[in-house]
Amino acid sequence: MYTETEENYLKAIYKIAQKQGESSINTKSIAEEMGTSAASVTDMIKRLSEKSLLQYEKYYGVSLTKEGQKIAVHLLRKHRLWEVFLHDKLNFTWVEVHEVAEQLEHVKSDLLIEKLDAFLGHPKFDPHGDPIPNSNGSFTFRNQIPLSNIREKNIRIHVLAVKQHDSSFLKHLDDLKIKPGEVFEIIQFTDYDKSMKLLTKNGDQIVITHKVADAILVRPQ
Amino acid sequence: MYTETEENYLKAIYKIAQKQGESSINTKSIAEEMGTSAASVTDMIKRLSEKSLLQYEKYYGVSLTKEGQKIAVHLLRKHRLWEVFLHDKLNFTWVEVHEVAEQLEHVKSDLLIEKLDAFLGHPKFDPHGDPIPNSNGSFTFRNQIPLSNIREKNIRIHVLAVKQHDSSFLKHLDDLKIKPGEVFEIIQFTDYDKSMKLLTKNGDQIVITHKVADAILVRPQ
DNA sequence: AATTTATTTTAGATTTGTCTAAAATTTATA
DNA sequence: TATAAATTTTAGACAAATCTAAAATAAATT
Ligand SMILES: [Mn+2]
Ligand SMILES: [Mn+2]
Ligand SMILES: [Mn+2]
Ligand SMILES: [Mn+2]
Repeated sequence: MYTETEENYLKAIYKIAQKQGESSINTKSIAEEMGTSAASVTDMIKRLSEKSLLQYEKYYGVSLTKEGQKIAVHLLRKHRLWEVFLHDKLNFTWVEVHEVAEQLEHVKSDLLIEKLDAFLGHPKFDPHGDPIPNSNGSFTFRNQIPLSNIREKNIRIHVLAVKQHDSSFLKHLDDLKIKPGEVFEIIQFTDYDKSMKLLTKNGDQIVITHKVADAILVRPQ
Repeated sequence: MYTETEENYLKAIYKIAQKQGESSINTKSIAEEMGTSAASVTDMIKRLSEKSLLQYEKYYGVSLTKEGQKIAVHLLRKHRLWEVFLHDKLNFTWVEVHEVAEQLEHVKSDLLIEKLDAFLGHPKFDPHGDPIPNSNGSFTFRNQIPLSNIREKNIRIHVLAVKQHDSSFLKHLDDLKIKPGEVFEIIQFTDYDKSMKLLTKNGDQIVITHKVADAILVRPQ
C-alpha cells in the first residue's frame, strides 16, 4: 500500500491535470497545490516514478500512469462518498464536509467503502455536485454549464454543482440560499456589470455578480 | 495535536494499566503490545514524558498523567463509537469491526465524533459489550461476571460482553451463536472438565468449555 | 554476597518527508 | 542570440519512528 503523503501527491497531480486539461504537470504547480517546496516535490516525484505511478522527464514535468490515475480516482471516490455521509447522515454543512473527508479518504478498507456506498444508496454526486466514480473508476456524465453562460429569461434553472470549494465562496452561496438541487429563474440581466437577478422558488429575489455566476454549474431547460 | 503513533502508545499503556491494575508499566510489556522493540519504546517514552503525557522513572517504568489518560480514553471512545457504526449501520460483523476502527479512531474532529455519537443514538456499549466513555470520559458501570463463575441451573443468563477480542475466539462464539444480547440458561455442569451445557432461546443445546465460559461476561438472574 | 539472567538504555544506522541554499537547466526578453 | 529571469534539481541537514548491537542496570538465583 501507499502512504498518505504519496496518495495526496497523486491526488494533487490528478487535480491539476483535470484543471489544465494537459497531461504534463510541472513541479511548481504541484508544490503550490501541496503547500510544500519544489525541492520536496522533486524528491517525491522520483519515488512515485520508481513505483511506476507516474512518468517523469527531468525538467519537463510528470504525468500519471494508468496505475497512478486509478489510485487518484479511488481516492476521489472515497473522499466524495465520505462527504455524502457527513452531509446526509451526520448533518454537516457542505462547508464543513471537505476538511474531515480529507482525513477519512485515507482509511484503508475496500469492504468499508463498498458498504458505505450501499448504505448511502449508491449516490452519484457529492454535496458540491461533483460526480462520484463507481468502483470501476467511471464517472456519471451530466450536461452542465456555468450559470454565467445563460442568456434566456423565465426558464427554470436547476443548480447542479459549484466550481469552487473554498469556504468563503460556499458561505456566500449559503447566504444567497443557493446550493445543488435548488431551482430558480433569471428575471433580469444587467449588461453593465454582467450581474443577474434571480427569482427563487419561494419568491425571493437575489442579485449575483458575474464572478459568482461563473462558478455555479446549472442545467438549463 | 499528537501523532497517530503517539496516540497508539498512550492507548497501549492505558490498556496494560487496566489489565494489570497497577500503575507502573514496564518497557517490555509496551513493546509487546505495540509489536515493536524495547529500544523504540524507550525513545518514545522520553518524548511522551517531555510532553507531560506520562511520568517516567528510568529503569522503573511509566504511568500516564491525567492528560495522557484523557487522550487514551478519548481514543477508546472514538474506537468504540466507530465499531458501533460499522456494526449497526454498515453491517460489519463483530469480528471485522476492530481492524477498521483502529484506523478511524485517529481521525481528528470533535464535531465528527459528537455528531456520530448522536447519529448512533448515544450508545453505551460497543459490539463486544465494552463500555463507551461519554465526552467527559466517564464509563457506564455494569455488574457483570464471567459465565464460569455461575453455579446455579435454570436461571436466565444474559450475555453482556466478551473478555477476549481475537478473531479466532469471536468466530468460535459465532459458531455457538453466542453474542452480547443473547439469553440462555445452564442445564448441566460437568465437574470433570468444568464444561457446561446451555439451552439457548430457540431450544438448541450447546456445550462450552471452561476456557470459553471464562471469557464470556454475563448478568445472572 | 557474588554471579547469572532479564530488562532497559544508549549508540549508531535507516527510511520518510521535509527544509534552505546553491547549482543546473529551461524559458523569456532585450 | 546573448543575457536575465524563472524553474528545477542537487546537496546537505533535520525530525519522527524505527531497527540491531552493545553497554548499563535491576532482579533473580545460587
Ligand atoms: Mn472535498
Ligand atoms: Mn466535494
Ligand atoms: Mn476494537
Ligand atoms: Mn470493541
